[in-house]
Amino acid sequence: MDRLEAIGLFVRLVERGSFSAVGRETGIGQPAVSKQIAALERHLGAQLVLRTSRQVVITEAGQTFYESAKQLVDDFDAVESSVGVRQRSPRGLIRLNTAPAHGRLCVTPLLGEFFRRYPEVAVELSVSERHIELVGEGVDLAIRHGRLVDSALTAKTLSDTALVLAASPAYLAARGVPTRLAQLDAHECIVFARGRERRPWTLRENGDTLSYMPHGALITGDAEQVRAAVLCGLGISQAPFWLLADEIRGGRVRVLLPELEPERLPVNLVYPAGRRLPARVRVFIDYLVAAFERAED
Amino acid sequence: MDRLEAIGLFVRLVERGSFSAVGRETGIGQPAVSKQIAALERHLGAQLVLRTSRQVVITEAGQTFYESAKQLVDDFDAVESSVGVRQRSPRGLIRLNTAPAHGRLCVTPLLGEFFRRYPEVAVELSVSERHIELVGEGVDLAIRHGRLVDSALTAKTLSDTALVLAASPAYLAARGVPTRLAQLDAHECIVFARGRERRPWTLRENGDTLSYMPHGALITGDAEQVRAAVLCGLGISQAPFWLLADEIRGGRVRVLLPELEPERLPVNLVYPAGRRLPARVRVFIDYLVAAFERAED
DNA sequence: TACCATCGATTCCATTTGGGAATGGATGGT
DNA sequence: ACCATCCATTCCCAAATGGAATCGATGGTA
Repeated sequence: MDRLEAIGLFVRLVERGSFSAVGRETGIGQPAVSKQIAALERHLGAQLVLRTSRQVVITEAGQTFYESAKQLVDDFDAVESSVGVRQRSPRGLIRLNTAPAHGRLCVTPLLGEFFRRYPEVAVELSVSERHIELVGEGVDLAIRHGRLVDSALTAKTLSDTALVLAASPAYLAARGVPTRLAQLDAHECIVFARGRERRPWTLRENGDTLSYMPHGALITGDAEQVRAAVLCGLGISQAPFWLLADEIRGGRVRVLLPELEPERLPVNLVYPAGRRLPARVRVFIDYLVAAFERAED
Repeated sequence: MDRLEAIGLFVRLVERGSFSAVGRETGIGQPAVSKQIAALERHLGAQLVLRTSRQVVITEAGQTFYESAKQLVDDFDAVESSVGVRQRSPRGLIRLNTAPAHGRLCVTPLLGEFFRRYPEVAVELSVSERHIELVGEGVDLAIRHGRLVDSALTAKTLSDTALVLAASPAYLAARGVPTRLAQLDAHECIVFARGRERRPWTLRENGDTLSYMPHGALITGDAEQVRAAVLCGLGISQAPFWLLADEIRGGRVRVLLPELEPERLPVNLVYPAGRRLPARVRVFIDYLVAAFERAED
């Protein structure tokens, strides 16, 4: 038995929770996974997972083993990449998590060049509006917006976007262009909010913070909807610059009150702290940081 | 190819410097080693060793790879030992280095009980009078006497032996029992010395250090010879207590000037610092420390 | 309730892989 | 010049591996 291969499969099994899924993903088939895991359990002399026909449950021993095994597989990868052809051309799968709109607009467009540069690396881009737990989900990297809370993660700043007030020319033609924050009362606001709580829009003027609680017919927690709504002329929204960057540059969306200093939303790349990273992840981090720097608005 | 297996073989190859030797030691045969290493090189896309028919030379890439690979194999071992049957009963080979006499008298007698307790562990006891370089020689542990210098090693104190003045009753009967250090001038001293430099014997009396430069017909750098010489009644020697412990207890050797506080020679167990240790090495360290504590003179 | 989809284990088979014996060329020591 | 030993290679057989098909179990659904 190739212990390393088996441990790799076990790590995926824990993260996916299904023999079949792992078999499909890896392309080696479910029976092979089944046998490898069984062999690994025999080798270790411990039950790692409990199987029922519907779900796979990780045992305590399995959990213990997983924690170190995950790190081990990465270490292994790093060591193998430290020498020979791997040194210049890492390989393997990077699992990245982003917010849907940001992924589509800011990340996906960068991947082509990355793939060209590192032909043996693949990226699995999972998308979720909410922050997910990196460790345990088997995600290598995530792009997170706003202040960071999770201290078990290392963060690199990708950008620090302005939250601009924006609306389409058509809307502004119909309803007029506001010149002071207070005038927004007479306008339709597109409100980005998840759940109950809404936060006011804030901007700065000579060091003073101006605050405005938006009201409007459309309330959504999905950035894509905000974008679409602004483009359709449904109203004014405070949105991160990148969400409408193309349209603003092309004149299809106008920024309001440009003389006010907008609030800023940091965008960070985060990954588990204190581990040795696989070479592919390292180069991807470097690439992303450089690409965002270049694209800096 | 089982990459882990191949890397393990490579590590041994670096440490032994011979395909045949590795093949013999592991019991898998030289052709198998040859093939595994070749496969590993193909896998990494790098030449790890240069073969001539007489010697194996590690390439730079091989050296780089070795450094991390060694650690990786140990990590792997540690992780596998963290779960299941391995948890209680580690396995594998421990490579230990000691001084010849100390090994024979103080270490080997302890191994029986250890082997009984951990039936799947083997110990390869290499012996050298001089300190060897642990890393690179592929030695897990060494027992070292005297002050420590190497800061890249972790040390655990095994004991702190008295350097006693000793002679056989027969010798003393013939030449008389010295009652003061200065009287040694009238005696035969057995001198332990390596190379040119000789160090004086020192003892303490009420906080004062008494120093005496020994002279005698026999000068040797081999503790076993010192021991034999004392037993044969060739003279007086200052020797670590353990070297003559049995004989002193049995009355076959007498300690001289017992009212003086003898110099002390620390005995330490050292191993590479900062690495994760394989389970078998961990339990062996614990066992040795406990055993020496119990046997404390 | 019956049916269906999906799960993981198992079996069987074709293929691949890996180790062992023998061999060959190269090289250093005697 | 001969011998011993080194490593690579070849050939062969045994063991391991992956893939297709199948089976029993289980949850969802009509």
